[in-house]
Amino acid sequence: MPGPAERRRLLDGLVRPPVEAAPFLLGKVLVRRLPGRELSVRIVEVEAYLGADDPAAHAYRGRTARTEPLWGAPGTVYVYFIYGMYFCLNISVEPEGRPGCVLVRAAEPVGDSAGLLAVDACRGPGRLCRTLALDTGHSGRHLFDAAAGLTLREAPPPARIQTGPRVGIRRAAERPLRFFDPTSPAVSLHRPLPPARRPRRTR
DNA sequence: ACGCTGATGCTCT
DNA sequence: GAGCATCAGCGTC
Repeated sequence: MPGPAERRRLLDGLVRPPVEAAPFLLGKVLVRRLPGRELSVRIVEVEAYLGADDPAAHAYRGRTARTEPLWGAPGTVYVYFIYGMYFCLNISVEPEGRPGCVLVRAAEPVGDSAGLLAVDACRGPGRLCRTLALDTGHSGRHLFDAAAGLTLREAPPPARIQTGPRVGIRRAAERPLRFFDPTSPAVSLHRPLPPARRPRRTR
């Protein structure tokens, strides 16, 4: 669990508008406490979802029981269920009372978790929640509540950040609100940069 | 490598 | 009843 100073710096980053809070989260480490083990993953891909201006955002239709956490204090967790099989993790940002959020789309295992998990275990929002065992039971909890079993730690930001259109939406699909670390193999829809080549024989 | 499709169930109209 | 902030598997090139 982060100490008070680290917590304050993280909250300072999250209290800003989604377009700033989203890239702020890149490089930060999600720590998931589970019975018997702790998983640490570095966030490498996120998307910003705005409020009333953004028809793709869940908050666009107004408050409901499901979307209520979006209006919570910065750092409030919002998890929703989609396509009958998957959960997606969001972090509410902006001051309490505003519904902006950041979707965590992908992360790469770090520390001990790098040896336990496949590099692609958290590549994509559905896989990330499956690997971290997150579901709608976590929605409405706060990252800095010990009871959440999920917290955030500071870590160095990526050297470069790339932006692009958000994935999998129909409305407002052109806005460049996706942010990712282009060097990470854990980014979803990752296309290998050099054309694929068969391993070259040396010797 | 790339594109399409089915699975699956909750949420809101 | 339609749509959905997904993913794995399959078919085609």
